[in-house]
Amino acid sequence: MLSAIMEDYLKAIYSLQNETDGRVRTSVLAEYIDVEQSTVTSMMKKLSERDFVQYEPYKGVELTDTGVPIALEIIRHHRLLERYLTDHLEYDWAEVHDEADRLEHHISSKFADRIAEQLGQPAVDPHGDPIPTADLDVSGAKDGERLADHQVGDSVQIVRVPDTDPDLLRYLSKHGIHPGTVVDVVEIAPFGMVTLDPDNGDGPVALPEEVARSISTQSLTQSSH
Amino acid sequence: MLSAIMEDYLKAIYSLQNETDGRVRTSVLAEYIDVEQSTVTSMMKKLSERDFVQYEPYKGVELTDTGVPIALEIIRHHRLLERYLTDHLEYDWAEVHDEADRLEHHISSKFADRIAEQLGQPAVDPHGDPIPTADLDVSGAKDGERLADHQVGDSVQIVRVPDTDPDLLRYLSKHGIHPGTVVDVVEIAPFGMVTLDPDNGDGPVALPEEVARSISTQSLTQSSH
DNA sequence: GAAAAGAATTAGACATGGCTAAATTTATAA
DNA sequence: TTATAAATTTAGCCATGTCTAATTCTTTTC
Repeated sequence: MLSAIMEDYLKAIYSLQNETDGRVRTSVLAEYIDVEQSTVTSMMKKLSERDFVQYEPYKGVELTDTGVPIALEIIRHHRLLERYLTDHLEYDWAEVHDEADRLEHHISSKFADRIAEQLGQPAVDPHGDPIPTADLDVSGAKDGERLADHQVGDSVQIVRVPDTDPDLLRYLSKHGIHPGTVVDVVEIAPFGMVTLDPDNGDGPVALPEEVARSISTQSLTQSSH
Repeated sequence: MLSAIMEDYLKAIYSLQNETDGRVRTSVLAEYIDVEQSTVTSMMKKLSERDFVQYEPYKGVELTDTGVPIALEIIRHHRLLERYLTDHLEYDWAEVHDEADRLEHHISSKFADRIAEQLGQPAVDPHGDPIPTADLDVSGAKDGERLADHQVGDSVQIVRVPDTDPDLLRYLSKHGIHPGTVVDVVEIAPFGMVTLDPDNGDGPVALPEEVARSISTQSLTQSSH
């Protein structure tokens, strides 16, 4: 029906669309998937011919109503697999991404539904990313504030961390930071460094501001902006 | 490293080599994989260039010492997945083959080892086919007598059934025949029909001789030949 | 608002894994 | 043993997904 590569493009467009709100530009997609822009252009032609995307030359691309559920299905597969690998097969959360990225294209919906059942229909994956339901509902996926948005003194709960950088994940894990961890923001240095104090007694953790911007949080005190 | 398609060729050569003992002919491989002979020829050139097979034009092909472990690894993946799908994800044994046939190329060795651990290092898959160990040992894989070799009156235990025909598997399952089932051979009709009486009280089951030849057995009485 | 810079597309090439049709080698039979 | 049949390989084409280089839009900037 659809090649694994085409599925990857649809998944990428979906993610970028949700980040940037609106049409996704060729250059952004090329960077994200790590191919040349010309490769993206020719793929967009194929995908729009088959009505998975609405593509306007020089203007960018967005998913059609046909494309969205396909992207969501792949994302569901990916996140269920990540959950399964950590919970049932004793994988470390830093190593699940690559395995899931391959398998997501090859498991059947039945396989996905069965592991969802085994896991008790989990709502999020090990990095805190919401798992679309079997009927591809993602209404619970509000993506609010970021760690970088807070002030010194705020107490916040970690909600999501990015899943693609194993080194970062190992670092966070070593310092006891996971979705659910409550941390105090103890310092925000002017040169772009945020220091946290997790409530697990492991001592303070410093993060570059760029990383702090990629971590989603939930305020526990009122001073967030 | 090696494409899923190339892996399929190596797996096919391994299986055919074990059935026919010796070089595998182009035509046989083409039939097995379901491509044209010319396609096989060109693939054999590529595989022999990379030293996975020893290929002699017009004479056939066989796996090299480099090719064998790759084939065994894929077979290990396939059979572990089949076992996993039936035992842990409630698949019917008639539907595991296709899912395993896709996934076998995409799971890592780590994934395979983890599910093997979960399953308690099983020796055979749901159809009775032996699962190579993690160090690719298949010494337990003696393939002895077939159901078609027996005489009326023999009592035999089913050891392996072919895994590729879902209809046959559903039929056997419906009549309570699995690896391990003990059956009496009650009739061998001259027009090629074998009738069995399983020890589960479900009444007699008739099988075409061709099917009976594809089922491996273990004698419980002495009259087999 | 014209020129320069930046983005995006087109043109043309390559590798993979298929196919059909033609040529060649091997096997079989008269 | 020679002609015919069968099996196999070669030649040449196609689709997919990628690349580089050249061209054509768009957007800035002066």
